[in-house]
Amino acid sequence: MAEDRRTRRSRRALGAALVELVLERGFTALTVEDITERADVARATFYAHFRDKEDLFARVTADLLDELGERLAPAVADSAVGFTGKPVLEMLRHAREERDLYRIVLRGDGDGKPLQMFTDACAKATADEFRARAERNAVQPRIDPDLLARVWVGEQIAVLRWWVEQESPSLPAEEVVRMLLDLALHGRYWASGFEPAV
Amino acid sequence: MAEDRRTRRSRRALGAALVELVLERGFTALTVEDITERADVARATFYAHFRDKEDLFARVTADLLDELGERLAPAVADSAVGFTGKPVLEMLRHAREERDLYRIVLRGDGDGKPLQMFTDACAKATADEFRARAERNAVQPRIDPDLLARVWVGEQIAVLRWWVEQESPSLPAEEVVRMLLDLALHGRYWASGFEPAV
DNA sequence: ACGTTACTGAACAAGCTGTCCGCAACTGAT
DNA sequence: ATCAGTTGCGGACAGCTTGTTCAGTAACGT
Repeated sequence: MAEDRRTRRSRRALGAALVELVLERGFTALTVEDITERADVARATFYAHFRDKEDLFARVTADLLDELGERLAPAVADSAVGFTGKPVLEMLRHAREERDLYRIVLRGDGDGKPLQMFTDACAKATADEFRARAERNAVQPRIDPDLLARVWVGEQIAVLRWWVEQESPSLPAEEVVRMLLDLALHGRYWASGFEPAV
Repeated sequence: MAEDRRTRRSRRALGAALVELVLERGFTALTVEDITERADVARATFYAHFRDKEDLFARVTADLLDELGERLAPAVADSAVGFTGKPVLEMLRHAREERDLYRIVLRGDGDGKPLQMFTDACAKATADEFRARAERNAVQPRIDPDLLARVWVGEQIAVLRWWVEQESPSLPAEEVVRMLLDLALHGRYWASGFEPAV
């Protein structure tokens, strides 16, 4: 007895309506009735599935993270050796497909809680990977893995946000990855075009 | 005829109450009455000064940014030559003094709008500075200054957030700056403890 | 001391929330 | 095709929050 078709329909419609409306008006400005109206669903039905709009947003975000996690797994395995940029590239592709949802999450709608879910998930996964590699290669990281992960993830998310907010023909994902890799490899001086003069 | 003392008192009290309460319960959960009650001010008075709680939050944030801008100006002038880390250090000090406010802004409360104000202000200032230096030194940046600024600011803000959320005796500001500078200088491979193996 | 300005406390309509209900429509399994 | 069980519907409910108004009072700056 798989999930009832009506249940799926309602949930999907409500999630999609939320994303559309948050993009248009922002999370705070939304009413539960706005959402149900757009989704073409009765208001009582909303409460049969979700506690409130925060709950809905949280679940939509959690689903997105699950999907991202599944897509990232093989890429991470592939690049276990060094920084190949494969996971980042995969994330950018995912973001392109789910652009609207990425936008509203990265904008920090919903008091930043979905964004926090996103950031924390990425930071945790990254830190774990850093630690695993350090152990595997028997090297001592020069900077605390957790801090390093935060930095790396903060950087990626900043770029990701910039990228999904760009209008139309933005930089191709491959190009963005190349830039991030250059930064990771050479540091900021290289990027800015002149050598250290401290 | 400077600003009326009563006006200043009310505004300050409301701002302080907002920060306290957002830290305790989160922005969405707050009522205007909660704020006025904590500030010991009549509800009608609130509306005499601010349109709604978003407005209050925005002004508090704008004031913070003004203050930060003033404190950063000399540090930026000092480090016009290379990456000295002085501006970052000054920002960390500011964050230590206004820790609660920094926390709630960086958490993305208020649908991330205050955070966006913060990020955009930093990114703009940074990008301008990058461009000015590139021109002064007559070099061609290898990466678009706007993108580079986003990356740099995204990184700083991620660290800043991590720092202000730390419990009690966290890393001293000087230490954090050193790490950030190392990253900016050497790139991520150096930090992770092994050399490129791509 | 005085004219001006801000704060107060109360009241208001309007809107939103979350929950309930009986009834209708749909679903999956037999 | 049938049927028991589930889900959706629409309306109604009290309770709360919002934003505005207003007359009276207190504090302000000069």
